[in-house]
Amino acid sequence: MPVAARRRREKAERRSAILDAAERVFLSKSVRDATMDEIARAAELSKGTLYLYFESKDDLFLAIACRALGSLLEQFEAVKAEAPRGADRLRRLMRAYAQFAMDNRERYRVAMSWLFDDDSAPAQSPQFAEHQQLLRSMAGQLVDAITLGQRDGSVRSDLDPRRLAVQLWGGMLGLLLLNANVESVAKRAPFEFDISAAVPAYVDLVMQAVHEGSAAPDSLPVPASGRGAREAS
Amino acid sequence: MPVAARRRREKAERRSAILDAAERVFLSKSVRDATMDEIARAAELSKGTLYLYFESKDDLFLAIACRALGSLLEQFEAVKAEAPRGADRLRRLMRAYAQFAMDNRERYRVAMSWLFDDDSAPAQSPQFAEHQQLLRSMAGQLVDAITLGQRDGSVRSDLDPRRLAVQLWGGMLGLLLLNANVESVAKRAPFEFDISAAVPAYVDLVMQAVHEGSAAPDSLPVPASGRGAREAS
Amino acid sequence: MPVAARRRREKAERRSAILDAAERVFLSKSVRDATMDEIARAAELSKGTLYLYFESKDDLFLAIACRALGSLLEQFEAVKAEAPRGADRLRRLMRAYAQFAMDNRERYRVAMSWLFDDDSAPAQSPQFAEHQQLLRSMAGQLVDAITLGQRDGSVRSDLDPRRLAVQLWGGMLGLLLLNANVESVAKRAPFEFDISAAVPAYVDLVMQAVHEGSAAPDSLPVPASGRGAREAS
Amino acid sequence: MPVAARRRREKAERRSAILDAAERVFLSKSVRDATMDEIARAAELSKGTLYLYFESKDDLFLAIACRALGSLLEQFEAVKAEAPRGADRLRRLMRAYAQFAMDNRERYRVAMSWLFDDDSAPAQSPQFAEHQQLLRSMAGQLVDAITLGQRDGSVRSDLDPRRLAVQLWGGMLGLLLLNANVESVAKRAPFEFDISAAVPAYVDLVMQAVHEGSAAPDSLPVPASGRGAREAS
DNA sequence: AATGAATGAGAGTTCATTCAT
DNA sequence: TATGAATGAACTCTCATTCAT
Repeated sequence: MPVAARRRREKAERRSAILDAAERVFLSKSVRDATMDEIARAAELSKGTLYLYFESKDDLFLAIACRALGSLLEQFEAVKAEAPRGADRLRRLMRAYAQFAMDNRERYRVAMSWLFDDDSAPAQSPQFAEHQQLLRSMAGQLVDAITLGQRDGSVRSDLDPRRLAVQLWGGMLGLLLLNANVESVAKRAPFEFDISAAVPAYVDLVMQAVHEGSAAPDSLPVPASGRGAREAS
Repeated sequence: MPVAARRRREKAERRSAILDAAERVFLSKSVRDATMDEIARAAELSKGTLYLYFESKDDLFLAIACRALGSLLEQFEAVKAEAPRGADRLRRLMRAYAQFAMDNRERYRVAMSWLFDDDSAPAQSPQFAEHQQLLRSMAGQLVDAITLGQRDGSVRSDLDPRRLAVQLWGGMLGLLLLNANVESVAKRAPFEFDISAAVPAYVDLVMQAVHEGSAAPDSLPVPASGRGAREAS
Repeated sequence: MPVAARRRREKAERRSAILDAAERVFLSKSVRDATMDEIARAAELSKGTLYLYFESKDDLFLAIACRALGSLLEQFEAVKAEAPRGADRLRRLMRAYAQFAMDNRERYRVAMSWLFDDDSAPAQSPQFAEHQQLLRSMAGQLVDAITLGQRDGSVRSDLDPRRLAVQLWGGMLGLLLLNANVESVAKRAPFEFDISAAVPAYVDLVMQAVHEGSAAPDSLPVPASGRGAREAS
Repeated sequence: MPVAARRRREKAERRSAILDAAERVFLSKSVRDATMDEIARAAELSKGTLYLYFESKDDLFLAIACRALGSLLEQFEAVKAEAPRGADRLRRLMRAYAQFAMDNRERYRVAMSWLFDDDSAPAQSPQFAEHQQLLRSMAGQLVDAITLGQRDGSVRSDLDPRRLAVQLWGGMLGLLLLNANVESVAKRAPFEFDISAAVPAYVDLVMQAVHEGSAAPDSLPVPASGRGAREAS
């Protein structure tokens, strides 16, 4: 029945179009300030129609975050396939993450602002579960890369993988949020230069501290020598 | 004219009392969710009176952030006085910053949420300027410590001080935001362990990469030579 | 043309199925709270299809009320056939009415809520006329029974039949509404006992006052003379 | 402090004015259809102001009902003081009730429609408690009058006072609701004459059945003679 | 005949801000 | 100086109805 198929396709397309429009609106204002009216206007639809596709503003918002995380996760998977060596894979993951966040500033901002929003979303809905799963997958990738690196000798073995993953991700997060909100930030903390330029350098900076031997860049594992004691929890 | 003096003093006291009350309210809920009504109630004043002391909710909020930054800056000054050596001072600044953010989770959350809030603040008002100045001072402290370290040989000289300062601050910011919003974050990205424990370890991690003797990654592999020991706290 | 006949029959069946579904929905919530979406879902049809069979929500509702009244009227007709004597018939009509309302609490609630709903129904449509006709028939039955009773000496002749019919019906209506809405009522006016038990007793009470031999109160004191006995059910 | 007194008085007056306006609006539409916008317009106030005086639409609505019941209860008290004899007092109470409901049709309609409204009001609020208390008081008055009448021989002693009270009140309720909604009702059940005329006659009708001796009007207590067995529960 | 996506007016409620006293 | 009543624009979300397919 090609009619049903077309309907389904059109529905998916419209859903996607609404997400695009919502992103466009979120782009220019904070998520809290974006109104369903504006989103409807941006999507050239009536407000009621929005609620045909998304249960609530939160749901719509969550869908945006999921879409973004999903596409980021795809890049992570690609990196995983390409980079067998731990430290190398870890660096590439960080770069992919950074690149994504810089190429999709608004999307990233929206996805992350969600993290810090206390009220919203009563935590029940397929969307919410999907979102959680995506975040978990991404964290898992980092942890796996670190563990791998510790096994193949390219990552310092005195660090706890999960804690290190949090440190790496958290650190990136800060810079990427600054980048994603650069207009707001610049008004308040007038930096003299481009944050985006600092991000890749930051990846190098922290990766260096992570390498086994710690002085050795990607390719130069160095015999361990008691540096790490101070990292013990 | 002692009457005028008393008046001035009383005015300052009341202003301060309002800030205390507002802070109490802001800390218990997101800034957006706090209402002027609640603040007035907490301050045991009428809503109208609030506007005698502060131009707007934003202005009030900004004053709180300024007060917090001011007290952080004092600690920075203390560190500056105590630690003459660059890398050491830098590490201490980072630690002081982290400690402050962890001791004042809510305050930090509030002060930083401001950074990412787009629409608020028409960017005009003495408060705004003060806030900017405070942030600039803090950034200046970091840059100074880095420059000092580069001069005294304790910090890698291949890094641009301002860019490095952004990297260090941005990285901290991410982790500290996670820590400040840990309840919300935990709901969405269920971490298996305590973020707060990761923060001091993170300072060590990045400081290690900053020390003179560390290579610029990718481009400048450098023979390992027990750099980390120098930094033992 | 048997095709046309089948079509007609199918149409009637579907219409009836929709009414069943709608009734199910109306019974579980107030008429105002029932939505066309719910009814469509209950009928396993699309919302649009509903409008193929009924002009509007009001029309659909009216059809339900008509069906209920129709079935009540059938019972009235049966009573009429069985009970030749006026007072007896009148009592039986009242009992049949009360019994119907108590056996079909929700249906009765729905049918009567209509009476008090101001805005609905533009008063045009075959449904509306049918509904009016049904009510008129029922009222006619009461009036007829009274008139009959006055002729055969079983009902006081000093009362105007139409006015009395209104009094009897109105009185019943109040108790039956209380019974039909007992959950809501109990919340607000916590009665200490079962309204449903009061209904049959009420019929006896008023019938007693209606019998020939009862005086017109205030103006016509009449010697007592065991009237009530006659009515023993 | 006369300022505070004036403020209090003005506040009460405005509150009352809002109630008046709301009543006016409820008068022309059902409670459910009346909007806060309309009420605000009718009160010549902004919508927000309404919420300064009433927590919610329900609260406003409840306040109207309370005001009406309160004034009705006052009349009940007056009757109580004047009429010492049971049957007489009972009749007067019924008349006062009927008179009130007919003089204040809208008020009565609003107060009673509340009774049958399932959702509204989460049952917590001083208003709700007050409303319950008022209803209880009124019911108590009826029961007291009946009990008194049974003691002084003016009311049949074979009837349970509480059940009888429900019967009397429920019966009145029906007629008075018809009267209060006469416009809507007339459209649907075209009565040939004025319901309001039927109400006093109805009071007489049921009072007659209630009298001890049952044939005797107000003043003619008659020795009991086993009629009532059938009323035993 | 049947669908179901789309509509759009409007519901109740909130809240930063103003201003007469 | 301090008040608190008043504002009104916004907010999210609902739902009877229509109409192209």
